Amino acid sequence: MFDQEQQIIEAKIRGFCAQNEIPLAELKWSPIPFSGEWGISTSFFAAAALEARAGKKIQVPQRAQEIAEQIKVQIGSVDGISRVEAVKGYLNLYFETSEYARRVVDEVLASGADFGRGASKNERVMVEYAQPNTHHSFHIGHARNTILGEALARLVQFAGFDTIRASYPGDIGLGVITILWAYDKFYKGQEPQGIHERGQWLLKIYVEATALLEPKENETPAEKSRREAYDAERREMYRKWDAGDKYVRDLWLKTREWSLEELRDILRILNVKMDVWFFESDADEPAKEIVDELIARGIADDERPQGGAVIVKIDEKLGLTKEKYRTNILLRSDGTTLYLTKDLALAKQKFEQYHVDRSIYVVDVRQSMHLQQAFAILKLWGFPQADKCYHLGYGFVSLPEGAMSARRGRVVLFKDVLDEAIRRVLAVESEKGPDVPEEDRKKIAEQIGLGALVYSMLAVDNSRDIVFDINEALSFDGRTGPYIQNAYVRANSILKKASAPPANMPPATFDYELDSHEVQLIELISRFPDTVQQAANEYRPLVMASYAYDLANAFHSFYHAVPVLQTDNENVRAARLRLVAVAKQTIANALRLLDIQAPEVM
RNA sequence: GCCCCUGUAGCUCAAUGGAUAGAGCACCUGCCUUCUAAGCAGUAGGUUGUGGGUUCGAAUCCCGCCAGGGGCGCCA
Repeated sequence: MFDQEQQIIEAKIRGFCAQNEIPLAELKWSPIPFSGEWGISTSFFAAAALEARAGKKIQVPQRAQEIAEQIKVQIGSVDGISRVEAVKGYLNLYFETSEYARRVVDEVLASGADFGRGASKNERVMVEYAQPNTHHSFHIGHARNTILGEALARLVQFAGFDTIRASYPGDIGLGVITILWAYDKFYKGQEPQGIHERGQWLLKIYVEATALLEPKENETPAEKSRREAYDAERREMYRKWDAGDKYVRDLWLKTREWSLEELRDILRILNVKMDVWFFESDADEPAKEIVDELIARGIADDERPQGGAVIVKIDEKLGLTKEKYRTNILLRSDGTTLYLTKDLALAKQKFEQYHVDRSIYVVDVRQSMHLQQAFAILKLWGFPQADKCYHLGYGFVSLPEGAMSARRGRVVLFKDVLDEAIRRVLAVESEKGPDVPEEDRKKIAEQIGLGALVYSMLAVDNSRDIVFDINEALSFDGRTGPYIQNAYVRANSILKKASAPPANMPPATFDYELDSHEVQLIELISRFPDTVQQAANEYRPLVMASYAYDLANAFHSFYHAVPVLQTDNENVRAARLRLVAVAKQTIANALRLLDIQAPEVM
């Protein structure tokens, strides 16, 4: 926002350094800490250190301070800059407060929902996420994946990337067949009512089937032979699926659709609009096709003549002497494909059909090795996009009693947590939100409950594991989603009372003595565009989650300490109303990027 | 055996080379006849696992060690 002033000053600094033969490194600007005023700061330690290394006998900190002081004199006065100071090796430039506040507020009011949006980067990115296996219910671990992926997609899109959202559900595999087998054998023709009930029922069948198919300790010969008979039936079913048997395929499609209906409903609740669906079952044929090409190119080695598989010795092909990517298999000795094969075929499709420049995989960190192998093979294959494939790994979500396990039925379902969240919000809403109209309660309870859950998932860095504690995830106090939503609601409340919609907000000047809370609030608002870029560049929704809390915190403090409607001075009142409108807008934009809704009242 | 991640306040987590390591929870103290108390203000809490190194400057980068988690040819 002060780019012009910054450029003028940079030019002066460069000129001075060139004249005096001071080796200047790159100028890095940052906000001035602890000042309670706005400004930017740069330091001269790097320049002084370069001089020291060149043989000058100097103390680096003292020399940095000396340079800063000289430059301070050189700069003199610049329009829009109220004062310049040199302290501890830093050069601090303070902006004129009224001018700065006016620029920030005017820009946000003019941009509205687009405040913070980055210029188009002319680069297409695909984010792959929200991909549970079908025939299972959606649990809280899937929720972490989906929320992380959606927040990331929103961030990169708002930052200026052309963005495609893709889901790649695992709709086939032994687990899926196990459910088909048990359904067909014990529950044929049954179908519970309700999208989520039906999905959860399939999960129950899976638990039962696993118990029947897993070897038990001390099992009797009769139990053993029954189990083996069941297992043979299951394998036969898998063979029939593979052969395209109509009965098995129809059964599979019907039950798969049950799962997909449930998944689509959850995506609807989470406000996720997927652009592309890739199904694992569809990747099988293309996967087989790429194997011959990889052999022909000398990337893969065919050991089938020796009774082996088709493999890629990744380290050897890359010319690495130390083991890093190791070796992986593309085709089993029986000729069937693997996860890696399908992922390679899918990547090819992303590059060639969707013209993706960057490809982000939001996948459990335990698959890190697998994806590194896939990216390495894509590079060997000659795809330049391989360098811009990125695995956004995240730690897994476990329960206080241990890891979640679908096959043992030990999972916490997303839908159950959401229902509980709504119950809890409704319970406190009558007490804390008496202004909430009766007919809106359910809707607002969902927004707040979901806000709490979503924020708890985004407020932890993705490299960390989460032990899911429902009381923590649904907490409404402190550093939480509802805390941020509440700041939005309070801002909205002031504006409603003032009956001053942003569109016809009267102009005002910030030429009065600003309260420190106003200074802090404007400071944070002005940082929003940079925060968008940082979060998108680092692929880290956490950056935005932290920012949103800080912004809400600044607003709550402002709200408490600074009167808006009760101010006598007309100009001050008008200026503060504009500031409230701008804070509301920025909180809304931040929440939107986090996939958290902003209720008007709560 | 090799590779990856994690270790920061009692607990859960921020801060990725800069000025004084920050929040929340829990604990304690104040603040609702005043724009919504799902809030605000304050007290207290730290040899950043450990030992070296690089640097003017290290929680952050490098090396060793300790502790916990995850992964490593026909699962996904």
